[in-house]
Amino acid sequence: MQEPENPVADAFVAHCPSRGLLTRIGEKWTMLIIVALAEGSVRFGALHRRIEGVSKKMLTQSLKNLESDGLLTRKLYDEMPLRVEYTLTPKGEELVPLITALKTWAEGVVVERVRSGEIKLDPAFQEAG
Amino acid sequence: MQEPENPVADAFVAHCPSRGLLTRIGEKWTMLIIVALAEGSVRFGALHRRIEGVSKKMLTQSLKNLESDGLLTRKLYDEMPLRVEYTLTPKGEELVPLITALKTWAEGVVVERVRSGEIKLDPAFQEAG
DNA sequence: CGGAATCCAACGCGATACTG
DNA sequence: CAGTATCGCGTTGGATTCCG
Repeated sequence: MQEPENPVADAFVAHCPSRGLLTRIGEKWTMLIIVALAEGSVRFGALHRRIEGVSKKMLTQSLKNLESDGLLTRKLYDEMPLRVEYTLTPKGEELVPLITALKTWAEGVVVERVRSGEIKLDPAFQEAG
Repeated sequence: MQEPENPVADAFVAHCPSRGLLTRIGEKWTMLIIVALAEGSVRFGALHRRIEGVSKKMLTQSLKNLESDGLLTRKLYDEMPLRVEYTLTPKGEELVPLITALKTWAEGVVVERVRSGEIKLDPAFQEAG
């Protein structure tokens, strides 16, 4: 095990703020939100539909957390019906390639395991394949 | 928002196994474990000391999960006192650069924010800086 | 040393209903 | 449409104790 590359911040140390950031990234919906916002602003409802299984409550909460971390911004358009758009900040955009790589890796592992017969195709994917 | 690059696996879909893998990676201690194992086999106790704040229970559980996901192996040496070593599998090693990048990014953000005065140095780091 | 087992508090998180 | 408020359960996860 190596020494920390950085003498000032080290996620191995319990109270280092970087530990908090890493934890935030790991929270249940964070990575999918970041990837969903990778290509630009997205409305709340569109996010809600894209990220299958997330509740409005958790989506709202996750978005707030990411906003307070400075990773995205929220813009309210005062129209009727309401419109709210979420956009990554430059800091948030830095994360896109890193998290996309993880998501792609995870999907790649699944593809491998399906091909090798280790796991079965979910019915939901039968039509798409 | 783009279409899934992969027609067979897509983490945006609730029951896709890749969603599970992504969730596993995000679990509280997983990323730190992977990074801690980046350079080779490590004993249980060494992991426990390196990853500040993790309980033996959670470390054990996380290691089991990662083993059942095929990302690391556990080897028991029948000595006294007991010795157990954990080692990344090739599949687990694929993750090292991806997760290291995230950890380094998080630490970099903290360093920036400390320099800009946005946050303060934790006493624990005063001596190291 | 490297766990397993038990207990229990905290809270993550979904379901539902309501609002501007 | 984009939330907020409340409820409640299930899981997370730390503390403690015991074991080979």
